[in-house]
Formats: sequence, C-alpha cells, structure tokens
Amino acid sequence: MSTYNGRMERADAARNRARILEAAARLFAERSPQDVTMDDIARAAGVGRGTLYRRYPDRAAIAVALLDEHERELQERLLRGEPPLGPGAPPAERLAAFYAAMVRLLEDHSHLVLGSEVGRTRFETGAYGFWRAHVRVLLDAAGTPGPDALVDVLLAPLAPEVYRYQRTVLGLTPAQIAGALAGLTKVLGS
Amino acid sequence: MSTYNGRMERADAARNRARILEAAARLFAERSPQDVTMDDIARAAGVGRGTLYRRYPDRAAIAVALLDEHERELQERLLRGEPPLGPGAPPAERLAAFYAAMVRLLEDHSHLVLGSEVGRTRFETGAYGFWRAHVRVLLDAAGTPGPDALVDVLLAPLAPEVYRYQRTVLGLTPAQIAGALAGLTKVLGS
DNA sequence: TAGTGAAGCGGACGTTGTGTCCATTTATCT
DNA sequence: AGATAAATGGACACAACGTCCGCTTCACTA
Repeated sequence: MSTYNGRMERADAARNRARILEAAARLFAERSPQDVTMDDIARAAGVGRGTLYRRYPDRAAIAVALLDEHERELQERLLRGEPPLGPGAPPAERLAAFYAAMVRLLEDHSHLVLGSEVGRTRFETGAYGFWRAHVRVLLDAAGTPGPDALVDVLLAPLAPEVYRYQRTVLGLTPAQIAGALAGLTKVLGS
Repeated sequence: MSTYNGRMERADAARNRARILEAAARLFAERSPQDVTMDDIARAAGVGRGTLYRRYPDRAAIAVALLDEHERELQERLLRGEPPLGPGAPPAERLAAFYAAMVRLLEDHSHLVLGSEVGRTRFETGAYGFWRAHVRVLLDAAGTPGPDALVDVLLAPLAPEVYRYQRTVLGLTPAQIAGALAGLTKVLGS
C-alpha cells in the first residue's frame, strides 16, 4: 500500500470509489432504484458527474459492484461448499437448496438486484450466466430431457421483479415463496 | 355512424387513433420497442405530440391497445373454448394447453408485449391479472398445496424478456420452449 | 523537498426524450 | 350558416443523460 507501482489505484481514486459505493448503497436502500439518478449518486457521494461516469457507466454497473461480494460468496458455496448446496447431494436436493439460497439473497438485497437487473439486461450479467451454468449441470446430472429450454424456465421465477411482486404486492413470506420454488424440483424427474 | 350524440368519438379523433395505432405497430415491429419514442410515433402517425398524449400516456398504453384483441381472444377461449384450453380437461392438460397458447402469442406478438410490459409494470396490466386468475383456478382444481406463491412462479417463464432471450440469444425453437413449459405441469400433482 | 508527468477530478455543456399548455382549427348540432 | 365544444399540434419548460476539457492532486524521482 505504501508504494505505488503503476497498477495500484491512486489514493484519491480509491477514496472516491468508496464514497460512491457507500452513497449508492444508501440511496438504493431508501428509495426505488429507478428513481435514483446518476446525478443523485454523484451529489450524495460528493463527487462530480465525470468522476462517477469514469468508473461506472450506468446504475447497473454500480449495483453489480455492490452485489458482487454476495454473489461471489454464493457462487463459491455452490461450487465447493457443503451439500446439499455444494456437490454431493442429488440434483433435486441441490436445486431446492439453490432456490432457498437465492430467496435469501433476494430477500437481503432485492433493491440492489432490482437496480442492476432491469428487464432484459438481467441475462447479460455475469451472475446470470453462472446461475444458468449451475442449473444446467443439475439438469444434466438428473438426466432431464430438453435441458436447454428448461434452464431459463427454472430461473425465471427468480427475477427480482417477480420476487418483489410476491413479497410486496401479494404479501407472501419468503418461506412461502421458497416452498413454491421447491415444488419446481419435481420437473427434474426424467 | 352518421349521427353524433355526444358519446361517439369525433371523426377526426377516430382517424387519428387509427393512424397512431397503425404507425406504432409498424415502428414496434421494425425496431426494439424501447428505441421507439413517443415523438417517433407522433411523427410517423402525422399527428402532434399533444394529440398522442391525449389518448395514450405512454408507450405501454399503446402496446396494450394493440395487444388487446389478441389477448381478449385467448381469454375468451380459456373461459369458454373447447378443451383442453377451455373447461373440461384435467388441470394439468389445461395448463399445458395454456402454455402452448401463450408461446404462440409470444411468438406472434413478442415485440408488442415487450413494448407494453417492461419489468415490473408487467404485473400491473389487466392481462396479467387474468392469466393469474386462470392458473390459480387450475391449481385449486388440482388441489396443489400453497397455490398463492406457485401462481407467479408458473407464470414467470412467460415473461417476454425470458422468451425473447430464449428465442434470440439461445436460438431455441418455440416447440422446445413449449416442451420445457409443458414439463412444469408436473408440479400440479399434489 | 521541490520538480514533473500523468492520472484523476468536476462541473459546464449539448443532446434527447418527456409531458403540459393553450391558441387555433375542425367536426357536429341547430 | 352560426354556435359550441371537442380535438389538434407545436412551442415550451424540465429532467436526465453522457461527454469534454481545463484544472488539481497524486506518486515517483532526483
């Protein structure tokens, strides 16, 4: 940290990045993400417009950065964690565990996810690709026919808009939603 | 048509409505709906901005108007048509038929649906409420536990973004997608 | 510790799309 | 034809976007 060798981030840059992330997290938490403008974030962070755009081209990029560590942690557990989330359990049980973990993640960070994944951009994030690969592996392991089309069908209910609607408008509990998702594991039976 | 008694639409109004709908349909078909501005539609229809906004407050309203007759027709068939789409068949078969019909509708009009249902606004349209009620009835008939949460889970894969992604990016066929959806009917077994 | 090159900063600016407002036009009724 | 109210359309004010560039701050160096 004491020496600067050309690949490290400059001190003022690091400070501003922290400010931006902190301010964005606060704003995303307190109101609907699509009502938070880039201007708002820049002002709340105490940086200029240009500084903000230098790092994050849009709201989605900021939300992705905020989500990053949570997603990484879940991805890590999926790959190398204990069963049933990690390898070792039967595909149907692993899928159910995955659903439960995703409900947890949506519950804790749905405002962030909503900020990052608006409609079709959802499919373009790296995270979606990861969830997709994971479910695809489970389908293959279960020998389910026609896995290509089924993958996205099984992931669709995890769209943040859907979760948000179920929680907020319908007043369902996370447990109820997780229960319904667990029911989807029946389709794995070949 | 020859007499005007205060509840009929004025002739110029009717003419402009037709122009707007026609122009909007053309524009939605030829490029991505979110790239079509209200200005574009007004200009293409040969009407002024104010005229357009008088009737349709936003793009979604126009797309809904365009979709209306197609949706109505399907709704009619669900309520009073022949089985398995209409009443009479077992719930699982009716659900599969519903999925097949929705795939057809998405295939024919996905650009319109994309124009009308952007993210969370999807749940606010009258059509979504109808699909929801229909699936809910099927779940009740099948005696599936926890139907409240399951309804939206089963409808989620029909989100236009998902269908578009499967068709365009993944290159799947409508038949493949319909097949995967048909697999979801397994969850109906109580 | 003063000098130097470059990375980083920030706010002014031009652009685009939105939604409203109201003077003018136009259709229908009498 | 004249009266009246609905309908029109473009000008306007506004909000957010994304870029550009002169100035500042940092980290290295001698």
